[in-house]
Amino acid sequence: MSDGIRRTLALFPIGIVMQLTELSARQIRYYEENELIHPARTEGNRRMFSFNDVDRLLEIKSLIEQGVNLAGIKQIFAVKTDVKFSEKTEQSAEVKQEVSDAELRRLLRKELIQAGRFGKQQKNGTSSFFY
DNA sequence: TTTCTCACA
DNA sequence: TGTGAGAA
Repeated sequence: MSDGIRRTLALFPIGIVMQLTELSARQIRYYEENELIHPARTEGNRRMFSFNDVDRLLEIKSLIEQGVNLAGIKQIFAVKTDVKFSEKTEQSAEVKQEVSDAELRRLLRKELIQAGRFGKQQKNGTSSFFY
């Protein structure tokens, strides 16, 4: 069994995810509405999250804490998947692994600043978020 | 008991 | 985002 499938297997219900991410059920569902995550559903319409989903939620939580709004996070994820895709098609698997990590951080930081222009939610002059 | 959807004194 | 209602 590959790691890929292991990570996409929907395993835990929202209750577990709440503890793992320290997010409220309301928030988790809200993020789903905004297509930040796509948990699977059981026959009873219960959400089932995979490790990937939890991972994403943790990233979302982190970004939210830094003052990025949903639109901004959406963009960041969009760029992220874009980068992964181009690397996969234009570079060797090895280079992908190395560049992926370092380069991703730069792009992420860059996008973070860009996202800040879209969705700042702080009203006081604090801007610690840029560093 | 837990989670789902919907709606708002 | 929180919260309560009513259903599954």
